[in-house]
Amino acid sequence: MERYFEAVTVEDGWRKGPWIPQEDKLLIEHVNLHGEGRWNSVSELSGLRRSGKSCRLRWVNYLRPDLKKGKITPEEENVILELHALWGNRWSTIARSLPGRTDNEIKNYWRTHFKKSKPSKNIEKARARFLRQQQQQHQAVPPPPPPQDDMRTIMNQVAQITLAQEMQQEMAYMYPLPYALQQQGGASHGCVVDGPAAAAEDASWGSLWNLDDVHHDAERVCRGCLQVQDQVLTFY
DNA sequence: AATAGACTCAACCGCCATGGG
DNA sequence: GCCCATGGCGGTTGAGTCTAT
Repeated sequence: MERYFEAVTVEDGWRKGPWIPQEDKLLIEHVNLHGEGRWNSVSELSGLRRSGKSCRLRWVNYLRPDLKKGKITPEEENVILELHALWGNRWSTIARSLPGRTDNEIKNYWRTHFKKSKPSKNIEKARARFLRQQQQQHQAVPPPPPPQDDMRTIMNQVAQITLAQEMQQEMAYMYPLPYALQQQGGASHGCVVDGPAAAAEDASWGSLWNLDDVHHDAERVCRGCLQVQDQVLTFY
């Protein structure tokens, strides 16, 4: 407990570092009284010696009553993977699709579990291209809000196909020999890498790549690709 | 039991967008 | 139109905890 009081007070008078329970209490009381927002007035009204930014962050990431505590579930992980494939590092947007989870939490989770190696430039480019195409085709439609579930699924699957094609090229470049063997060995279906059906476990590029898995899943994945292409054609 | 490395997560920083004067 | 205050967001850091050796 002593350690808590080591939180530094910087020159301009704001406390920094870990929050102590009394500070949390003050902030909660303030929000209950005045509501969220106007964070810079928290210090005047509550006597809390924290900056508005610090107060907002503490509330949003830790004190909000509707926060969901505990580990990210596999279902939530799937959503994170899907939405990250679609939107990239727009954590707050992703967080809106996961009630009770914060952007910080999702960001940390992603970093811990999937960021061991960065997605390649090619993959980023593929996603950007996909988004551009979507915008061109639906100019009247505003840029991707958190979409309806079915629309989201389809758009994500389109993205997965695009990514899969891009990743296929990249794999051929990075691992020419195993890739060629794999092509000969059974993935003669015309599509190789992960697809929508495998989005959850495979969209975590880089570190989670496993050539054995690629080979093993090829058939399942290709079926998925065909199904999705049908869906997309129907949709458009 | 000790230790090093990996992992987790709260918190801070800097940048950007927005709105009001 | 410009400036400033404020809020929001994404990136990063660092201390604490866990796990493997």
